Amino acid sequence: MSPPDSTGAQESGTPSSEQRVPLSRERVLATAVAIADEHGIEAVSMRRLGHELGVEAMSLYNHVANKDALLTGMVDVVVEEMPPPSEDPDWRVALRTTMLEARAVLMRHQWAPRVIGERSELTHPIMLRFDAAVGTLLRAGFTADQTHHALHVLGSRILGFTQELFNDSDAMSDDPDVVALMIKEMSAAYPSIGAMIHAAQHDGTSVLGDGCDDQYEFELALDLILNGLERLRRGELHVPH
Amino acid sequence: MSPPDSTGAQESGTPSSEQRVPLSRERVLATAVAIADEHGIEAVSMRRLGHELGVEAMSLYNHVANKDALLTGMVDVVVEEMPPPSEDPDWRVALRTTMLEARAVLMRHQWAPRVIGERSELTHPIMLRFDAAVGTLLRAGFTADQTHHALHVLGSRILGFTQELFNDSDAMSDDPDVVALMIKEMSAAYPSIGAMIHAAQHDGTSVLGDGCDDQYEFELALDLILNGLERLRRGELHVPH
DNA sequence: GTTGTAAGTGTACGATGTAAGTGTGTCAAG
DNA sequence: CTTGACACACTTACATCGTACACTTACAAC
Repeated sequence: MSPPDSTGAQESGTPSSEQRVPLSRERVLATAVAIADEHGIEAVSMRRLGHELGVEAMSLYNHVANKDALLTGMVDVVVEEMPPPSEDPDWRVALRTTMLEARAVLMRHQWAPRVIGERSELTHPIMLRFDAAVGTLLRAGFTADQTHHALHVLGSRILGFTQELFNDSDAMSDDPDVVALMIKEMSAAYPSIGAMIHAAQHDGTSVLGDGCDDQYEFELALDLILNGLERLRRGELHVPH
Repeated sequence: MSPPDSTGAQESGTPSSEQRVPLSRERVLATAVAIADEHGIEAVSMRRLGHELGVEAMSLYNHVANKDALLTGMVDVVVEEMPPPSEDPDWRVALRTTMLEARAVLMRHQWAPRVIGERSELTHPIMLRFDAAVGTLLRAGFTADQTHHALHVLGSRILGFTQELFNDSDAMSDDPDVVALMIKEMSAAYPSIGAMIHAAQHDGTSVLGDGCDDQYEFELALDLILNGLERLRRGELHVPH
């Protein structure tokens, strides 16, 4: 048919028969994020995304397995925009600044919390941030159990927004060998999380040993908050920084 | 063509030409909730819902404006399953039991938190529960501002799960007359929330006067939690109940 | 009866994600 | 240079979704 007229919809307005910028996973994800930022996440359809890239919808599947993978990838792009976790020696300052910096990034991508929440896929970049938080807590002297509780209380705040995470069952296997292997793999990728689990395993009194009891965690977080509110009422709540 | 064979897909297995149970908003919502409970929220399509009711998809639109209204209605069904808010004289006990009872209901409808979260529509049944919480806090001696903060800290926990609510702008008008009218209407439907706003308006130092600063609220909640975690670490955290 | 209204049906349209098959451009091996 | 392979874009097609619109039917009021 007609020559590469199909490049007409390219986003760069450069004039003539410039060879098209090649598609790539990065370019696909970045464009998807841009669309979501500007027009909301529901505007991100495969066809529209393709159009924005000067390409047919189906071409995207050469770089992204399917729409789900696209969304996961978009979330990772956002998470990796966040500055690395603070290493302030004061654990409260460290967590506080990390979370506020995460939040600042999310303010530029308001769709992200919803997407993360709808499909609790714990990707590598996300796990890295949780691992950093666990490390901070352990180093601050929290026990493994306390660290685990803290994780639940903080929830997705660690990523800069507020939502229950881990809500679906942990799919914990019963086979101790399988568990041991999982812990080993986990420890390799996420040393602090590994340390937390390891410590909990060797403490007979640990709650963590039996997987986690969501109900218990919810109540603990609730009581912690109610306690804090009581202190707020009495004017006793004082904060660092 | 053939006689009312179309009633064959009815859910009641009663044999012969029994006249069909008439459709109704209640029956539609209840069936939708049942489908979501059993097969997940994504299984709730208009066609499937119709099929389950022995009816064509389009018939549903006689009882529900559109799919969005269907989802909102489903959430309300769930919220109204929750027992009425506790009136325990101890505010902490009151809020605690209310929220735990709410959570117990949500455990039967795991799709509900996501649906509520995706589309922060504050329907009447939901507002009633917030109003009850505000009443509890005001009666306990919280100032209007403190109550407002507490609302943000608790967030959707009041409905039994954890998530930031009110995230999109409050669409606060600048016209004082419009504001006054809105407050009046609000007060009529939700007396405690009205009282909170009223009190805040007549206190020059109130933060609430200028609409709410989400960033400030996030930080306050964060500090409250970090404070609580520090007490957890020191073993100082003791809870009521 | 007639007639008005409420509720269920049937068909159709546009949007979506994506499976499957068809070019086509680039590049290394012969 | 030719040739084959492979990566990548295109085209077509389908199932599923929400829902607009036009119709039929059932029944109550007159």
